[in-house]
Amino acid sequence: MPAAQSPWVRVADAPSRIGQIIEVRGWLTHRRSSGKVQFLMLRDGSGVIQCVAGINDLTPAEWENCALLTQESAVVVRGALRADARSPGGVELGLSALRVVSVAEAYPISPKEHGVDFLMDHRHLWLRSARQQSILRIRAEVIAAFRDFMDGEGFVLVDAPVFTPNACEGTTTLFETSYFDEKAYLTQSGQLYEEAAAMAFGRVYCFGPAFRAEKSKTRRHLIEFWMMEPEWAFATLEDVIGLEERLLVTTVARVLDRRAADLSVLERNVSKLENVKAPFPRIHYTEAVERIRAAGLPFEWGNDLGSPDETALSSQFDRPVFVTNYPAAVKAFYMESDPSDARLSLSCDCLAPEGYGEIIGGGQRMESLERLTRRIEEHGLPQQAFEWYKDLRRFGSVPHAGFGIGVERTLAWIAGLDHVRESIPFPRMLNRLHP
RNA sequence: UCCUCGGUAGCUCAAUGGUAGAGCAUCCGGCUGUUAACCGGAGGGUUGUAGGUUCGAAUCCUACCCGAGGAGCCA
Repeated sequence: MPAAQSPWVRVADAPSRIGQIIEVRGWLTHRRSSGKVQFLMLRDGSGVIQCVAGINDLTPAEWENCALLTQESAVVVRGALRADARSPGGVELGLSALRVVSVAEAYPISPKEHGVDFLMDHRHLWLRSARQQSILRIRAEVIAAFRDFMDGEGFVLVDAPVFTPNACEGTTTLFETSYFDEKAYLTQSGQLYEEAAAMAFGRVYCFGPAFRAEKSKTRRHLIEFWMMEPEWAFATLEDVIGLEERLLVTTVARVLDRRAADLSVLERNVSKLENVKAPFPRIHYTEAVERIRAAGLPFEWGNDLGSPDETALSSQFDRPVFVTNYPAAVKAFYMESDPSDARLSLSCDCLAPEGYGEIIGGGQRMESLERLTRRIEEHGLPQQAFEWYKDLRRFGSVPHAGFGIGVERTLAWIAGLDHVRESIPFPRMLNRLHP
């Protein structure tokens, strides 16, 4: 088998190797034969290349093996790389050697259509399909863009714990687990810990999973999802909205620049993404209520925005929109009061366009120990559990603000996905824990 | 938790009260430039589960299980 001299080349790098004898290692996506000619479509994770073998190009044993290759069988091949207009991709490998690494059993995922349930049960194999790989490459790009952006703004990565002793917000259902002799919960947000870290470093962010034991069953919900949560000391609501805007503009531009081929695989309408430029519209809650009513939906001032409300609002704009100053009653206890209207809070959500809904939630945090203590009481939360958090107000309290951005929802929007289940390698959803 | 829709071969589906089928996948055979190749052949079924109605049920009824979409809640 392949002489040691042939360099192992990734399919993505093949166009620069035309005329050379190379080695490719990969899996068979598809095979066609015409009796004395075999066409092998080989996938190596970087791309797909057509390999051609005539009956006289290989040894009799290799030729026999060729016919045994099933979909997803693994092979190492060697051949001359040449340009050929008849080949998908424009280049093909004329085989001179073929080694079978393993022959796959009947592969369950065929090139034909499949249902959601079947694909989800075979998520471990579904990842091999071109579409899923494009999505996950864009995910990696989005995450890299998030981190590079925050690092560039002087924020330090300070990760929050996954085990927590109590609810961060006290609203949503938590996953309970045992922590030796105590109960512990899986985190639903790292935010309170980030506030502590912000008082140490000034500007921090965490990046990690969050868990919500809610019976949510929609295209926007995962039980386990990833979130980035910056927290910024001495910053106001205005400051943090500006940060969010720069983050989204930078991230979308980077994906457009570096992952154009993957967006193309997904048939994403990139002109929609090219609209994502500053400034984004900023809509005060009260104006949002008026716009929702004008759109024909019943809405009472003081309520939180429901999913249909968000869709009606965001569809009025061609880029993400900020909704600010929500009623304090619909936001978490730590949200700072709006000095111009005590009923409101210094909060802000960012709604993605095209009906994707909320991707960011954030705001300015409660600065005064007295008001924070009162809020904890009003929300029926135990003061004792928050003593450490209240220490942040006892020892050098400053105005500060932050937000959380959901990776999967942001990715679903950028990649134009129908459902967040495709935006994470192994989605954890209601009643779906396997594989 | 609630509302709506669905469950037939490994997969995608057809059969609407009267003999359970097709395409793909798999296996066998043919073909020297295929493009989800094509041509011929073969195997493959407790119609989600349990009851009921009927001469007869994939089909109608009841309950349950599982899945999908949505609401609420949220990123």
